[in-house]
Amino acid sequence: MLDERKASILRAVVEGYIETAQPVGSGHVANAPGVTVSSATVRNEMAALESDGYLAQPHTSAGRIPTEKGYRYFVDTLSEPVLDRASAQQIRAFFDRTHGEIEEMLAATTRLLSGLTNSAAVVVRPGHESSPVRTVQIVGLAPSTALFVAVLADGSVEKATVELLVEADEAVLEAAARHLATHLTGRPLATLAQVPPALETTVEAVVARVRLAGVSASADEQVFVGGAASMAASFEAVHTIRSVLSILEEQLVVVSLLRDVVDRGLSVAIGSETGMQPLAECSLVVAPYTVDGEQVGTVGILGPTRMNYPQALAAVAVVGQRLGHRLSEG
Amino acid sequence: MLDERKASILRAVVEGYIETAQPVGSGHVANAPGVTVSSATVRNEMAALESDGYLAQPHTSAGRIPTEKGYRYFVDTLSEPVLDRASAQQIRAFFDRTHGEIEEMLAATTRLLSGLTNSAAVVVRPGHESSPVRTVQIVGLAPSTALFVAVLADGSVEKATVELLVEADEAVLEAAARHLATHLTGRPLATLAQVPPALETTVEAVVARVRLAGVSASADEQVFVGGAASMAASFEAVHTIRSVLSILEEQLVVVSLLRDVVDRGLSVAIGSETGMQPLAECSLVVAPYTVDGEQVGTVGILGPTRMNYPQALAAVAVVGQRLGHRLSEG
DNA sequence: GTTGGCACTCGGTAGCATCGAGTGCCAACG
DNA sequence: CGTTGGCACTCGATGCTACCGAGTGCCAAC
Repeated sequence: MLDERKASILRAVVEGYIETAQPVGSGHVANAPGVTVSSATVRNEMAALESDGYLAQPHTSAGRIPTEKGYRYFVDTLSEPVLDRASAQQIRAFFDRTHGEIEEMLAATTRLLSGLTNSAAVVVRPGHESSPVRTVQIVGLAPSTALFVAVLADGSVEKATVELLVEADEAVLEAAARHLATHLTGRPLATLAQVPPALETTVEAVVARVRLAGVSASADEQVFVGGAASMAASFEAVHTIRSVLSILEEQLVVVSLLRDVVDRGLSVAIGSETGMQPLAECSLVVAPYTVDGEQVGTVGILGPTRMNYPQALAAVAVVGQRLGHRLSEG
Repeated sequence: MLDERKASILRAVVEGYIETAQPVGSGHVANAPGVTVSSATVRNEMAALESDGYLAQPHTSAGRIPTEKGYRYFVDTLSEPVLDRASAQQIRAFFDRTHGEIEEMLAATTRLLSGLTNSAAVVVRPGHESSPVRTVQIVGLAPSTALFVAVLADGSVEKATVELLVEADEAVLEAAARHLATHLTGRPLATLAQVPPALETTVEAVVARVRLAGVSASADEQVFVGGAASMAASFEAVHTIRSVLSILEEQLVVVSLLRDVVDRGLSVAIGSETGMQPLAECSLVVAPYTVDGEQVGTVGILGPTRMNYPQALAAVAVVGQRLGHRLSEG
């Protein structure tokens, strides 16, 4: 696409801009390692890169800054990013140290990633509809309220409060639980929607309500967000921070955003590639993680377009991989 | 403390500053409703208020802004704040509409409060140690891993992953569960720590591990935070936003912050009254909520010191009250 | 094709005058 | 004697000008 010299000049501009947040002039580029020509030549090449859409000039007589196309080229031609020692060590220590509930662990993972990249970090955990049911319970809470509890094979516990509409004693609840257990155990939780009616009418009344309440509960992904504060530090405009924050607050938006990027087979979405106007000044770096060979979730970070891509790509990839391993073992 | 005239002048300054975010001059105060004297008199009084520590001057020849002491006086002498119609209606609609799991409801409550006050909102739900146990279950996940699940009377489900150290078959797990059930059912979950050893050694091995893993799980409060974006909109300095965000991200800090304020019997903590240096420019408005007459949690908002206190106080109080009612019924 | 040289551009900064909101003080007034 | 109008003063904000310098495009020479 670009000849070697243009490429290294572009690379120098991107790296310079990432480091200083200032437009990069021909002088700096000429001094950069990997560029051996004079500043005049650099100027010619930069003019060409600008008319090709890789660079932009905030105003005449200023240096150049990368466009989205420029960042894209930079990212695409990046040599396989490798993690620095300190970060690798930090990740290793984290996964050695962290135990306990998966929710707590995923939340902690966002803090880890955010610390490594100075960006907001996101971990998406998929819904549990397809995980097989291990046990089913119905516990009465009030005369006409019960709690449906299902323990799934992946170790998650799904619960749904059920308004029974009628009063039901323990015996009825137990019968309903037994009925559900026979049709659910070993099958995915989503099967709940197809559990056949129970024979006895009082029991069926309970089962029907559980069927209704339980289905919606398990479907949605769970999103963990961390490091909004470090994200805020990367932007100077308050309105940018504000709009990024409001996006991060909407779980549904975050989920579909990440899914969208992953589905397109990308690991980086730059500015408008995210498909969200408020993220025009942001980039998203994502990696799916797999448990037992199956892709089950996504980790990612959200930072400014002028983020440190090599570091971010490496960190996200390694954390995603380690997270998958960790979840596979237990 | 202050004579009537000083009080209304102080009030006018606080209200003016809250509205405009600009230092308030004697001219504006003289025109304010409730002030009938000339601007010269206002100037004299304002000088007195300043030397008494209620007002401050950013620089000579600028208007006055309230000090923390000024805000404090303003809040303390506020007539019982009453909610405007629109907000009251919004709250009513919210509680009529909202159903489902308590976690989802508390999260939605933060969004409600944040919308009403343009601040970040926080809801703290206490730990469940003291809630009686309804059922106990131990589910094997892997040869030497099990999941301890307890359903509590308040409808919450506590779970803890247990590394067994030894392999245990279903029969042993079931025996352990039965042992735990006999000593736990009807008693607070915290009793888990005092469950006596089981007789059979293989069973006791499991019980011991559960005892260990289960205790830590139930102790901690759960914190829901919402509306960080609206909070960000209230500040101009990025570093303020950043430090507030990093506080909101630390659950432990938020919990102890709110508890501290509630314990001091306050419903408003202004600036340094929060006891946290990074919150110097923030105020905290809190209200406990009660379920069945027992104080079980806290709702609150975190905004700039120049927030709309009457509105905030009213909104937090009403939401806390309605939330308590709502949780009491079912 | 590359490079040094050069005129040019234009944002940023400093200096300076001006403006005006606001103050403190004082003398006059009821 | 408290209140008020008047007045000189302060000082941040605004606007203007000059200037500096980083950076550019272009061109002639190598």
